[in-house]
Amino acid sequence: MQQTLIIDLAQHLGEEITLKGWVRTIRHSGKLLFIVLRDGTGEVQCVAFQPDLGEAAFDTAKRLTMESSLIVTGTAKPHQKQTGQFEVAVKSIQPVQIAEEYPIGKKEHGPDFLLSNRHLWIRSSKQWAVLRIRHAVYYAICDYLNQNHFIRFDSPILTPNACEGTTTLFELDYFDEGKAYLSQSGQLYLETGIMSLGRVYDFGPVFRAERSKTRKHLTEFWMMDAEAAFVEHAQNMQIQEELIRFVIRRVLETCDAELTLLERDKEALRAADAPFKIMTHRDTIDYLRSKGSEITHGSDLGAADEVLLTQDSPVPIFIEKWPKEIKAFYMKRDPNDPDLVLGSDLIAPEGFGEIIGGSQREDDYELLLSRMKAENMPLDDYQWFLDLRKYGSVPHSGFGVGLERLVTWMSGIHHIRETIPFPRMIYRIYP
RNA sequence: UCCGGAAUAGCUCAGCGGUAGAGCGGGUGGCUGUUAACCACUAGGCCGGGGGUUCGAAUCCCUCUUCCGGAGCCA
Repeated sequence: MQQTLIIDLAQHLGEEITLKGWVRTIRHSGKLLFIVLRDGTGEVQCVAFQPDLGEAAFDTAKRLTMESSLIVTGTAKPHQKQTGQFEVAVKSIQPVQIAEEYPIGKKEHGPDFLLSNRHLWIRSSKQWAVLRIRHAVYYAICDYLNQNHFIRFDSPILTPNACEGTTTLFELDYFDEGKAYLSQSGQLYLETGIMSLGRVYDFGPVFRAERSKTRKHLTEFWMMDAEAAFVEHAQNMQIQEELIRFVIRRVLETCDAELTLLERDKEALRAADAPFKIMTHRDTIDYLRSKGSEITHGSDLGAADEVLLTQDSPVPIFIEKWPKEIKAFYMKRDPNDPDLVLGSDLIAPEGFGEIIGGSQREDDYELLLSRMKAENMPLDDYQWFLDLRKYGSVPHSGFGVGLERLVTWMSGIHHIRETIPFPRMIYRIYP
């Protein structure tokens, strides 16, 4: 018999259907058996009554264990006790495989145990919900960009050079060519793409060998880099705001059940779909100092500063116009102040921290060259990048969105490690 | 890398110098509406490794290992 998906159950009320999935929980009370079945699209309670199945089949069904796989045939009907929900009156149960004693129980577990069992942990309902939100966020980003004429332009993962500094690169041997590195960002390559395609983006894993050990860091994470020709600093932030607000609306529309399951404050998300704040770096420092922070002018924000900055703001905040010393070489100098660059960071509300870094890029050959010389960069390795400023250079801007940071915020979960199927962290690479 | 904390049953933990414990999970039985079901019985331990102190160490001390939390760096 054809499989019905649990998510489609409402369309099959009163019909005999076949569900295929796994046992989430099983309880029995005399001649009644309750199996909560999950199939990837959702969960539903299946109720088996001994006289309906026969004694032998009922006894077989009672031996199903947590996470056993099975095929259930029965009638879909409204839940007898919970309005708005469905259940299935079971006619027959066919075990596919009886699971061994499942290591992940119904009670709480520690993070080490769960991460070591990540291959099983992903079946848990909260992990299921987060991974579905990740999927929604991923496609929302792509949809927004596609609708706005950005062309997907995949940048290489194996690269001969560093995008930003060489201290945090994963290094490997590349045949007779010497060292190669895992990409930290496809941005420099994207800048080549806009000269052909106008607006481009890439979306894939990037790698940072930072010895960071916080709830906001992974060594392998997914980043979407976008780059657009003839877009300047202010418009760059406008595109970012539209993108993020598009993602918020998509998540609220398509992931209501997932957000409920995660106990996410939906009102907080809804409130973030409003015009974002823009503050200069200088004003941000002044504001933070007025709130008691020890931060000094010319320095980057710490984690506590990000929380302090956004705790009273329902919307994300752009911090723009940074001191050039603490930002990357490729950012365009502010025409009104040579000590500043036209870069912006977008800080999510509720203390979720930085989710986007972006800037207008330096399009003048001589200015870019002088910045690269000042940072002692190997000019030969970057000749192709400098070439872009010689053959039809144009003002252009771009930004990078950290997918997992954005999913962490949307889901309202505590730690970024739960937003990617298999997190890679400084002390963990299994499974 | 730095600063804290932890390691005891499959899991989550209690025990903090004197016989190794609970809940969940597993097994067996009971129950016709359960929702982390309930009730009864039951199996399950190198108390992270190594060294000390002590009549006696899961417990105190040293050391190693592993993990967790935080900081810095960043998305």
